[in-house]
Amino acid sequence: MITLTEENYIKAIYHLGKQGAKTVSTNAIARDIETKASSVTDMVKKLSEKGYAHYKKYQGVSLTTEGKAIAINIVRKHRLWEVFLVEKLNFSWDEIHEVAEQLEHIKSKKLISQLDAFLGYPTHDPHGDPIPDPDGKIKKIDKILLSEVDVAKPCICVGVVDTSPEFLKYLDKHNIALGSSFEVKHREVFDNSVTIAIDGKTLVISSTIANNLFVKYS
Amino acid sequence: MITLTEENYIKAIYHLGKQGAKTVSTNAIARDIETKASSVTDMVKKLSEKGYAHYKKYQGVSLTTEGKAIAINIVRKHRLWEVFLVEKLNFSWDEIHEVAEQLEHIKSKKLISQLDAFLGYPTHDPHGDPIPDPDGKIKKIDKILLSEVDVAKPCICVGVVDTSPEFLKYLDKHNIALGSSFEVKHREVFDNSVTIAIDGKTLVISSTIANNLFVKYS
DNA sequence: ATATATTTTTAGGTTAATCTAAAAATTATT
DNA sequence: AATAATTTTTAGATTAACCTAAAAATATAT
Repeated sequence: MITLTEENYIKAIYHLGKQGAKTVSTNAIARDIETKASSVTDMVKKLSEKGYAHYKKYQGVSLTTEGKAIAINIVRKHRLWEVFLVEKLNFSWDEIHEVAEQLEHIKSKKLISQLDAFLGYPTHDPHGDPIPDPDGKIKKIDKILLSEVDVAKPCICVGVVDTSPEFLKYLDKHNIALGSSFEVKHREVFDNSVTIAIDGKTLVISSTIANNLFVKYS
Repeated sequence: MITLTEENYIKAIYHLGKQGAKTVSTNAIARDIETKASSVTDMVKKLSEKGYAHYKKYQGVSLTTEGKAIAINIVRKHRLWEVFLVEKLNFSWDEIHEVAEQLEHIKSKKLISQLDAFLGYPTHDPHGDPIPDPDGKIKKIDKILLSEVDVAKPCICVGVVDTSPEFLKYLDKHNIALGSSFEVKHREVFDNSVTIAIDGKTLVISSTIANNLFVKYS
């Protein structure tokens, strides 16, 4: 049996592992999970003994095949619940994270397969992130950061990097949602801000924001 | 903050408390929760310190107003999730209990109020038990055990006592569900079994079964 | 009402997950 | 390459929830 805490560590290692190097540091996990490095060392030893992680002292951690499968399954559950909350229970995309964090730990294979069917087998969550299939396959979509798109090419918003309520509320305020179409009119070389045309209006977007918005050309 | 374990003890005290005396014994809780009496003593002290229970050594436990409110809220969540599982995810009534046991601990006021609305404000769960309203009010329905109904008076099945998969599967097998109409044709004085007419057929039901089925006259 | 049985509590330990503080290893700097 | 800074690990405690075994209180039976 796998505990809730173990699941949370596995999830953290998974997420940290795919944004960079192939081995995750103790401190990075501690920061992510809001715990102390010494606690991480303990848990990481345990995960290693249980066969969920590869670990050698001072060498960082990575997930085994089994550990990765567990992580992906948690991600699948998390994202399916997020779709449920938005589509069926009228949550807005900035409210779903903490509830999904709880729901993702519910253990029932049937629950998830039925939920998936009930939602019509969605492929992406409300932030544009892909939902792993029951076998753990994740469909990658080609998406680029808004900070990198070419000027004058029309594009569509397909995802976000940061999913904090603050950022998502900013997007809501400016009527930017998944599927919104716009076009970059100008990129300011000095600060990397971009001016976009959306809904007939123009809007200046800071590089910070532009680095957190995924788009694809339409 | 209230822990998952505390919630489970509060729930047990609540359920045991309403089927009998006004004070619940340590052993009864231990039996219900599948733990040792000494563990119960520890936890019950803690619940008392936290203001959720009344407790005096050797005198049994009961819930405070606050404790009872917590218990009723868990019951509300449990039963709403059961409705969701049956109505939306096509679970059968013998499969829902263990999943609802997990879902009932999810903490989010909005989640439950939205779920309630999404389900159309149901008043009863799939076993016929009433769903407490958001303020903790529970509507009592008049129901009698099948073992006590008068012969020759038509009635409708409105609930079950035992909710174990074994019992519910027995009912499914004989086509007895909530809302089924039937009539007691005969009661055998020797063993208290009853012969009922249902769907045009007659069926002999043991007193054990009859003691676990709630009906009302129609 | 006294002895016996049962229930409940206490005392003392265990395990999982955390922590602080100090030691060890690694990485960075001069 | 030696020293300084940082990261990681170890050692030793703490807390919540559990356990066993023995003691204390209550309930039952003769």
